[in-house]
Amino acid sequence: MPQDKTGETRGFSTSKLSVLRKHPYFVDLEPEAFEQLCRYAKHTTLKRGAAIFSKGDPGTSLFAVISGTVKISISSPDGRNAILNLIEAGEIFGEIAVLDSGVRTADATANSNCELFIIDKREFIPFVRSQPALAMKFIELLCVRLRWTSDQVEQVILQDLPGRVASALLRLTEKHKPEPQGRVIAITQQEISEMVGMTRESINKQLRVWATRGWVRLEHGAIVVLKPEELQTLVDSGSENGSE
Amino acid sequence: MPQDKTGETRGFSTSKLSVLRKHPYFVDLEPEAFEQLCRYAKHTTLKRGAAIFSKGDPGTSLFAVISGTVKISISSPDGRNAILNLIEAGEIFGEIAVLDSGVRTADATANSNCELFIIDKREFIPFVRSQPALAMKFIELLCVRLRWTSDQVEQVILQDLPGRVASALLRLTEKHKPEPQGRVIAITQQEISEMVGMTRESINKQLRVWATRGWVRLEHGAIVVLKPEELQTLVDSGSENGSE
DNA sequence: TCGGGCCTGTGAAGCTGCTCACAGGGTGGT
DNA sequence: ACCACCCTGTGAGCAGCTTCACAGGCCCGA
Repeated sequence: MPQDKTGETRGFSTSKLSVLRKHPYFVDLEPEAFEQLCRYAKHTTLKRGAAIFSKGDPGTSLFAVISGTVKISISSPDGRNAILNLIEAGEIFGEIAVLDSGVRTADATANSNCELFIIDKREFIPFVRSQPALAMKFIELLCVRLRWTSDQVEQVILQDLPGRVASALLRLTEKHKPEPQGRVIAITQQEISEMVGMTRESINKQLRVWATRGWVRLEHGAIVVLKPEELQTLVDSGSENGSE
Repeated sequence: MPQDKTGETRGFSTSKLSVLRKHPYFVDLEPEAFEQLCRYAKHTTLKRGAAIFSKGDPGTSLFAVISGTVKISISSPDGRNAILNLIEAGEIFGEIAVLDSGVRTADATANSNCELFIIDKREFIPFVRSQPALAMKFIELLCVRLRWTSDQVEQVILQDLPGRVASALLRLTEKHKPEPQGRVIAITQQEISEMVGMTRESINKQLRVWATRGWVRLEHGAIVVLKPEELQTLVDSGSENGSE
């Protein structure tokens, strides 16, 4: 069977589809099943800052990121923001509300210009039921999410500022494939502060300390982790002060 | 078909099984499927404090609580503890490592004397694959867990002490069915402190303030929530001080 | 029925991280 | 090529929460 011939499904280019096709969630899905899934999909382009859905909305669609980054976040009435996750090309988001028919648990926003696939729940749910292998894939996806999220709870409850920032950076480097010579994370200090629940100013001061030690290098809108091992020891030592 | 005749499956009493049978995860499962599941199950009794599994263990079994409470927690090297969840009679736990073949993400401990069902992964996984309806149930279960956990992240990142304690109490009252005349939560202040990541002393002081206002009543090893609406307003108002 | 351990209650002192108030530099859009 | 706007960098003062140090009460097991 022609594995590469995902062909023209609604006119999407093969290259765009291949981003998804290569992803763990789909890589061992039957080619014809994948094709059918793509036939259900609609395509959109979004500008940075555009809202995709908001907390409390009914969940009518599942999304896949073709290019760009999507921010999953929550905001409190007094204006504080918490970033729960950053979804990158090849990843899926918005699955919870679709799978359990509840409302959205968070806001989704385009964190850069984005291309997305949108799959309607009414077409998707029957499809999952008809494809037990796909159901198992989504079970795996949910498990990944749970591990990510309970990691977050663990760090936020148990660690102090240095520990939280260190583990956030390490978690981010893990997502970006192991590039040699320092892992570059494209993220602002503001975003880090919203991921760990502390102020930008405090994050900045901590990062500067590490920069002078050569553990990280700070760039505009990015952080290069040079010594992940050192950060790891901070995380491992609980909140005992290994920082100052 | 005889719905109640779950009969003698390995000699378990019907009353014990019925705790599980009535639970949402199983209530609309085919009776014969449920029977088969029970045939796979082993039974155990544990004393308060007994370890069930530890973070990092390979996940070989799924558990169901027949009676008692199980604590899901994580501890840091410096002795601090974080409680992620309290599992009560009729609920399931330990599903993540079983479903995705990873290691345990947290420790499980008997928080009181407990009776448990244990289902071995090698028997369980093929069973899930053979029962698409059960797979969908587990997808729902994982979604519930995700909502619970990301709620926890949200509260811990966005709220200050009063807000965190309030939302923890509200989350706990939701689990205990809506009993009229105040919802009794069987939990110690120490446990609350480990759920929200603040010290017992601080929790105690906050609870006393609420007690004098008549929002809660404090008992030995329990808290009665008298005015959930008032606690809710605290949560809704972000961390703007509605407390003092 | 007694003792020990866990649970609650409370105050004083200290520190971590926040608030507020700036300044400079990169960058994208027009 | 300019000019916002966002991102980074930094210090002084303050607040909330922790730490530490107790005391008393309840409950369970020997």
